[in-house]
Amino acid sequence: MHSEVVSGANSTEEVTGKLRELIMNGTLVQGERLTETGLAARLAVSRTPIRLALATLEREDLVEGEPNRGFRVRRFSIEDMREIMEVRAVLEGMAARLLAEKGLEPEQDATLQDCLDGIAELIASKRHDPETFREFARINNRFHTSIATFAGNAALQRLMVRNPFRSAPLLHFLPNEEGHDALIDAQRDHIRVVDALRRGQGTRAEFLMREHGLLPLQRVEQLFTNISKNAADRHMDEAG
Amino acid sequence: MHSEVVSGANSTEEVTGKLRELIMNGTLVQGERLTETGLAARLAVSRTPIRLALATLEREDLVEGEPNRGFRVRRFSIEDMREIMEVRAVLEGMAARLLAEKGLEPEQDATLQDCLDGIAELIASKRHDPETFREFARINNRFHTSIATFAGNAALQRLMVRNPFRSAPLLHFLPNEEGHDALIDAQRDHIRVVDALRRGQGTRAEFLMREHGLLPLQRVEQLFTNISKNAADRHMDEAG
DNA sequence: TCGCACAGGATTGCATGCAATTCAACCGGA
DNA sequence: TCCGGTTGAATTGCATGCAATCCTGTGCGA
Repeated sequence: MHSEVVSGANSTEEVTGKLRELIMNGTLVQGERLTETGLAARLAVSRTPIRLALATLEREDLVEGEPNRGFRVRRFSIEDMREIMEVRAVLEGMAARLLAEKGLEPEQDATLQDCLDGIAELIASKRHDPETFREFARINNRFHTSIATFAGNAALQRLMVRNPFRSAPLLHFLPNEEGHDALIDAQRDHIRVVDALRRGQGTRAEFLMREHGLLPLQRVEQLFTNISKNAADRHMDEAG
Repeated sequence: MHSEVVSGANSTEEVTGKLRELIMNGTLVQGERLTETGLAARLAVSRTPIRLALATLEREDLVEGEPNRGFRVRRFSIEDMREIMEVRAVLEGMAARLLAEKGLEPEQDATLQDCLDGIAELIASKRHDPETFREFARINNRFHTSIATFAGNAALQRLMVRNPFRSAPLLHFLPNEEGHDALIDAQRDHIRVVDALRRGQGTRAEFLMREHGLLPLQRVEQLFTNISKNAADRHMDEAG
C-alpha cells in the first residue's frame, strides 16, 4: 500500500500538517470520527505518527478525544467562534500595546507601512476576485504576525501562532461582493492601529486592535447561518 | 522491573502528570536532558506513553524538543517568567472583565466571598508557616480558577488552565517572613476585584486583575537572583 | 599539540503485535 | 414491538523490535 508516500524525513510533522489542512479545508468534516487505522491508511504511515499528530491537534483544539474512544473533528459552534475571536482580539490588543509602549524600530515601521500599501493597492484595483482576496489574506496575516512578533513577548507570540484562533475552520470565508467592503473596513482599522503604534499610544493601540479583532464576527455569523441553511436544504433534498 | 507500577488505567495521562510534577518541583532540573528510555525505566512504563507525554508537555512549554535529538526540560529565564506573567495577567484581566459585564450569580458571589473569608482568616491567624502558605495557595488558586470559569468563555478558560502560566517552575516560592505580607497584598487586590465584579465595573475589574497578576513579579525576580547567587557560590565551592 | 575522520554506542522515529476496552449487531424474552 | 443481555468485530492503548540518526570518544595524520 504505497498510495502516497510521505516525503519528509519526519513523518509526524508532515502528518500533523496534513491533518490540520484536511480539517481546515473541510475534507474532514466537523464531528467526523477519526480512526487511527483509517488515517494511517489514508496518509500511508503507521498508527504511531497518527497518534502523535492527533495528540498535538487535540491541544490545538482542532480535534477532541475521549480516552479509549478515539478522536473526532471538533465541532465549532457559533458561540465557540465568538469566544475564540474574543480571546484572540484581547491577545492582539496586548501585542499592539506592548509594541506601542516599546516604540517602533524604523524597519518595523517600514514593514507595517508595506502592509498598508499592499492593501491600499488591492483596494484601488477595485477587483473582488478570489485571488485578490487571497492576496489580502496574505498581507493581513503578515500585518498581524508582524505586530505579534515585534511586541517582543515570546510567550504571547507562541500563544498566537500555535493556537487555533486564526486557523479555526470556517474562518476561510469566501470572497463575495461584500469582500471588498471587508478590505476597506480592515484597512481603516489597520491605518489607525499603525498611527497609534507610531505615536506610542499603547492604550489606543490596544483597544483599536481589540475592536479590529471582532470585525469578522458578523461575517462569521452570517456564514454560519448560510451553512445551516444549506445543510437544511440538503437534508430536504434527501428526504424528497 | 516492577519498581513502581502505575495505578490508573491510562498510563499516558498519569505519566504526563507525573512528569509535570517532577519538572515543577525541581526534581528534573532545568535544561536536563530527558531520554525516553531513562524516563520509561523511572516511571516503569514503556517508551510509548513517555513519548506522548513529552509531546503534550512540549505544547505546554515545560519541555523543549528538537527533531531526532530528544527533549530537555525547558529553561526559564527571568525574562521568560516576566513575559509569561504578563500574558497571564492580561488573560485574567479579560476573565474579570467578562464576568463583571455578565454579572455575578448569587452562588458565584458566595464562592468568591468564601475565598476572601478564607484568606482573611489566614491573615488573622498571623502565622507564616509552610502549611499556612500552602493553604493560601489553595484558596488563591480557587479564587482565580473560579473567575476564569465564571467568565463563561471556554476558549479563555482552556488557555488559562492548560498553559504553563501558573505552573511555571519557580513560581512555588518558599514561605518566609515576607510571605505574610504577600498574603495581605493579595487579599487587598482580591477585595477590590470582587468589589468591581459586584458593581459590574468591567474595566476596573480588568485592570485591577492585570495589576494583581504582576504582583509576584518582584518576588520571582528576587528568587531568581538568589538562585543565581547560590549557583555561583556552589561553583566557587567546587573550584576552591 | 591540534584537527579531523571514523567507529561504536546510545537514542530517536516508526512499524507492528497483543491485550484490554469499546462498539454494534443479534438474539431471546416479555 | 420493545428491551436487556451477550457475543464478536473494531478500535484503542501499550510494549517492543528495527532501522536511521545522532553523539562520544578514539586514533590517525599534520
